[in-house]
Amino acid sequence: MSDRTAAKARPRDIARTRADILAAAFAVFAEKGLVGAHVDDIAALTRTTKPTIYYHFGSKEGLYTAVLEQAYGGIRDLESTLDLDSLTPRAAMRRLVEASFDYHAQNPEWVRLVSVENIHGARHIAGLPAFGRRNATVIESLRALLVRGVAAGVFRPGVEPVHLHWMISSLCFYRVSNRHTWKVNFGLDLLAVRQAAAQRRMAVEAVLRYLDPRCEGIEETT
Amino acid sequence: MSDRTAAKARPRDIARTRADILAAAFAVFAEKGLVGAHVDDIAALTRTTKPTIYYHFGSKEGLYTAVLEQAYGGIRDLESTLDLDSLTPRAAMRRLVEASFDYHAQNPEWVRLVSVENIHGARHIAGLPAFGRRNATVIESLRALLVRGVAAGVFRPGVEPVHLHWMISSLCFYRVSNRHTWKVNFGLDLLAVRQAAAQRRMAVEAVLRYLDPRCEGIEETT
DNA sequence: CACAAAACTTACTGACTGGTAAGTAATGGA
DNA sequence: TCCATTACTTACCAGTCAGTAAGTTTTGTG
Repeated sequence: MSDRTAAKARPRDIARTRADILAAAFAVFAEKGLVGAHVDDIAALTRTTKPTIYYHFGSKEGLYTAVLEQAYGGIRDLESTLDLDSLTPRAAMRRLVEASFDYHAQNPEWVRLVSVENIHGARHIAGLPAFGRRNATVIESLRALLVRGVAAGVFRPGVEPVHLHWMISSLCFYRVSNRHTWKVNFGLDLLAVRQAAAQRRMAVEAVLRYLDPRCEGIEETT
Repeated sequence: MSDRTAAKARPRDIARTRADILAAAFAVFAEKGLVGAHVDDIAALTRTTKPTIYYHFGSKEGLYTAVLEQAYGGIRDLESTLDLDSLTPRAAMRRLVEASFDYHAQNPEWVRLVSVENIHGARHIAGLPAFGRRNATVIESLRALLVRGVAAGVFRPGVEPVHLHWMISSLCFYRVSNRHTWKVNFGLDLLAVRQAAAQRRMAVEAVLRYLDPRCEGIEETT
């Protein structure tokens, strides 16, 4: 038993402490929101104490901002793992939608955090250096995929990548962010496995149909 | 000048007082959230004082719940004004999507309020008597419309009304609820008129294409 | 008009909570 | 091994904010 949990072996591990605090803060901020979350609650979930949090993150908002920055890392990395270039355009699009759908479904805390940040006008992530540009790479790979599909004749031309991303994100985000009011209003748990499977198929189908050149002209008819 | 604004004429008008408080509370809760909003802030926007708020609504959460109940009245009434039966199924569907789209776009405070309520697990609207059933009428008129379209051969069969409603709501809600993080992440103001027009068209088109029987079988191909 | 109930106001309070002062323990470099 | 710096703790405070006690004005009713 040379190295154990390293909890007692290394009582002062700054990376561990910060990660510990961030994990607790992530959970509490996602559950209670920025104002509803109390620093004492976060500290209680931590191996350390409140002043240590202030020592590392300066303020409650500083901690919240750090949580956001880390949380956004997840989806940013998502798209790079998909290897879309090795697939046909339609298969790649399907994988992209499914991956986005699954990520949202599996990370409801992240979805909640983004909702919270929107309530606050996105003022915290706005200050993060080059935050916007980093996220915009998703749009570029979508654009490449669209171009490839148009060239292959399986996607219609003229679709804005950023608008398609909006459409996909809508279908992935809303069902997670609004599942509680949906449960009350329609008695339907959008995250239940049965619903999820149907909605996943719907999302893929809606996107593929929207892009399909063979459906052209449909919207004109009465 | 027999009856003026009735503000000075009738210093104690209970309906007026309640409406006054509800309007102020709606604005503050939508802007700051349940915890971030302070009863003192709400009272300051009112012709009356804080204890009067407690007199009428009992507690902060009571006030918040009353605001939610009133706010949900808007969309509930929406669908009844559309007169979908007088239109062809496709035209009716288009009008339904456009009306929902416009309602969300024109009522961002309502969208924020629903987001807030979701952060809190929809626990406040859950207690409202028969709240869920009242909202479910939207699903029924969607079902009727789908049946009519299938009979006319312009919609494919087998589409669940509640799932279609989810799809429409997603496209209408997300762009309003998440516009701030989108602005930061993609430099795009989803509510700007230029974007809005394109997205409105997209939403309609996506729904109509999803329902169109002529696109059948597309999702199977690679 | 009388008077009880309803609709308010002024003036508080007490718990909570973000933040800190002041001091202690570990760490790493000379 | 000394010591400056970093990492952390205990004990505390001051402002905030939901909620109220106690009293005043209005209103509807007999």
